[in-house]
Amino acid sequence: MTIYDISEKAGVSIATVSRVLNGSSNVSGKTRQKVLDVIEKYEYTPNAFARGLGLNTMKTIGIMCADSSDLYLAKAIYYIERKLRAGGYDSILCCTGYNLETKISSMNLLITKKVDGIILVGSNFIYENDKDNKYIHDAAMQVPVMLLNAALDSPNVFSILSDDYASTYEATLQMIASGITDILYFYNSRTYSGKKRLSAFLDAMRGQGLANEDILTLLYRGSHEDISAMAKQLTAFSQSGGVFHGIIASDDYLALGAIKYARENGLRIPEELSVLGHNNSMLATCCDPELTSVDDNLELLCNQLTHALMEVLSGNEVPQKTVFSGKIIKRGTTR
Amino acid sequence: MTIYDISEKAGVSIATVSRVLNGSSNVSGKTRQKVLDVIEKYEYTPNAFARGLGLNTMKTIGIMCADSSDLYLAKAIYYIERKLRAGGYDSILCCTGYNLETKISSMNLLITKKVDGIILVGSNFIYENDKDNKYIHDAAMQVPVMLLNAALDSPNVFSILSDDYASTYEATLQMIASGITDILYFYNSRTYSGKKRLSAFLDAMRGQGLANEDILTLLYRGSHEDISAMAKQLTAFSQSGGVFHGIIASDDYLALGAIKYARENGLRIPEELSVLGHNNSMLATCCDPELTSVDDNLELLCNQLTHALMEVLSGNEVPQKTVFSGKIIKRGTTR
DNA sequence: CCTTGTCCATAAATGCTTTCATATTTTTTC
DNA sequence: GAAAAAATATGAAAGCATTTATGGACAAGG
Repeated sequence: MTIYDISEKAGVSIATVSRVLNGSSNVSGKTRQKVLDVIEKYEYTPNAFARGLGLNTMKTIGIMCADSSDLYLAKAIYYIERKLRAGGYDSILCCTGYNLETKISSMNLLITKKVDGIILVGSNFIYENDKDNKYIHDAAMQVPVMLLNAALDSPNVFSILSDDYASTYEATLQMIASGITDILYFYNSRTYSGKKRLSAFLDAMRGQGLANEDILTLLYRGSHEDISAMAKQLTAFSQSGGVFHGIIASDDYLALGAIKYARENGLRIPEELSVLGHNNSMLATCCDPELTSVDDNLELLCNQLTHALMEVLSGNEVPQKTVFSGKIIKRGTTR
Repeated sequence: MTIYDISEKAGVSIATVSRVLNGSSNVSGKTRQKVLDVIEKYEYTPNAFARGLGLNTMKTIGIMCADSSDLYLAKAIYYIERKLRAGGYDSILCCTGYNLETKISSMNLLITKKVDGIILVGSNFIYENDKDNKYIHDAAMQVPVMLLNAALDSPNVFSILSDDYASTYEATLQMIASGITDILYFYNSRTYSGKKRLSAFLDAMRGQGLANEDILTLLYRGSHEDISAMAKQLTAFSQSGGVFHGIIASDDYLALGAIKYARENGLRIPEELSVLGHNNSMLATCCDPELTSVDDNLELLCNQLTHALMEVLSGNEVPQKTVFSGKIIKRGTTR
C-alpha cells in the first residue's frame, strides 16, 4: 500500500495525499476527509525510508553511553528517551564502552545513519587532551551534540551539567564542620566529573588548612560494581597506615564499598566512620544505615538537555553551557 | 556528495560504485580500487535513507522494555545492544512503561519506522488474557518478535526464557530442607515470570505437605525501588499476625526490603530469618549479609535471543521456544 | 474583465539498488 | 591458432515511496 494506491482510491493526486499526511493547510475540508477515510480504511502508513529521503530526516537521535547498565547512566537514558519520544523523536542507543576507538566508530555510525542529533551521556566522553575530543568537534560539524555532565567549548556542542565542584566542596566542608578532619577521598578516575570532584575535595581541605602535606586520596581500580573489592582495597589501605574517620566517595557504589569496609572492620557508622556518596542513586536507600549522598537532580538535567536539543533542532538559540547545582541529601552515614 | 559524484570522478557508472559499496564480486580489481580511492578521497558515505528505500531495511531492531532504568532490564538491554551491534544492527530503544496502550502504540511506531525485528525485554509484555496479546500477534505478521523471559505461542514469535518454575521450586525445597517450614513468598505481581515463580512456590510447599490451608504470600504494591516501603509492608504484615522464618522474594529489590525489615525488627539473618532473592543482581552483593539469589544467567539468555533473531532474519530456522535453567547462588542470607 | 486567493495535479527531485542487456575477456574446442 | 562458447565486467534505465516547486483551474471580489 503506497501513496499512489491511496491517491487512486481517493480520486486525488499523490501530492494531495502527501499534503493531508503532513497537515498542510492547502487542502479543502472535504478532500482532506475523503483522503483520511481511505487512509484509515486501508490502514496506510507512509514508508519511513522514502519519507526520510524526501525530508532528509527520520527524527531520530543517537544516544551514546559507555555502559547502559550502570545505575546512573541507565536512569539518564531512561529520562532522555522518555522526553525525546514525547517530542516525537526516536532514540538509537549505542553502548560504547570506555575505549576511544569504539566511541569514534560509534559516532561515525550514528552520523552515517543520519541521526538528527547526538547525546553523549556521561562525562567519560570528554578527554583531558583536547586532541582526543576531535571526534566530538567533527561530529558537531554535522549535527548538534549534547553533553550530559561534561563540558566542551565548541560550536554546535551544548553542555548541561551539575556543578560537581561546588557540591563536593560543600560536602567536604560539611564533613569537616561535623568534626572530622582526617577524610579519605575514595574515587574512580574514569570521569571528567570525578576529577572535578577530586579537586573540589582537595581545595576544600586545603582551604581549611588541613593536612597540607598528605591529604588522603585513594583511587579504586577494580570493576565498578564489585563492592567487595572496594572494601578490600580500603582495608588494605588502612592496614598500610592510612588513618581516616570520614570517607567521601565519588559515587554511591564506592560508598557502599566503604560501608562494607566498616562492617568488616567493626567500625560503627557514623560514630567511628562517616561516609558520603555521590549521585543519590537507589543504592543510597538500600544499605544500612542509609547513605548520605549528593543529588545532582539527574531528571532535571536530562529534561533540560533533551529540551535544549529539540530547541536547537527547531532552529532556536540555546545557551552553550548550562550548570545546575546539586544538593546534599543527609541520611544516616554522616553526623 | 552522492553516488553520482563518485561515479563521475571515478569514470564509471553508478551501478559499479554501488557494486563496490556492496561488495559484489562482479567488479575487476582495478576498477574496484579506482572507485575505493575516490570514495576515500572524498570521504563519501552512502545516504542511509536512499539505501533503506532501495533495500527496504536499515538494519535496525526495536527494543521495547517497560523501564530501562530497572537493574535487571538495563543489564538485558546492555547485553542485547552489544550483541546486535556486533552483528551489524542498530537498536531503537522504546521505554513503554507498564501500560498496555503505550505498549501498543510503541509497537506500531516501531513497525512504521520499519525495524527489521522487535525484542520485548521482560515478561510484563505478555498478558494472561490472550486478547491483550493481540498487539504481539499482529506485530509478528510484519516482523519477527523475540520474547525475553516470557513465552507466547504464535507464528513468527520466538521465546527465550529461564525456567523460573524449576528454580523457584528448587529454592523452596532447599529452604524447607534447611529446616524452615513457615516461609513467606513476597512478590510483585507485574510479571509473567512472577506468576510462574509464585505457583512454583505454592506447589513446592504443598508437595511437602506444608500449611495446606494458609500458605503465606504477600503482594507488594509500592514502587519497585522503594526498599523502605517494602520493609514497612513486611512489618505491618508481621504485626497483623503473619509468622514466618523465611522469605522468598520474587526479585532482589524485595529481598533487600526483607533484609531491611529484619534489621528494623532486630531479627538476625540467617539465624532468625532466611532470605532468598531472584535475579542475582548487583544488589545481592552490596547488602549485609550478602544475598542468596537465583541466577538465571541473563547474559546467556540475551546472547541466545539476539543470535536467534539474527538467524531468523537471515532466513534460518530457529526453535520457537528455548528454556534455560537457572541456578541458586548461595550466600549469607540462607542457612 | 481583471485580480486575488484557494485548491489541486503534474512533474521533478531525493540517492540508492538491481535487472537486463551489452561489451569484454577468458576458456574451450577442433 | 582461430572460432566458438563461457564467464566476467560494465552501463543504461527502471524501480523504490516520498516531498515539494510550479503552475493551472476555478471561484469570488472589485
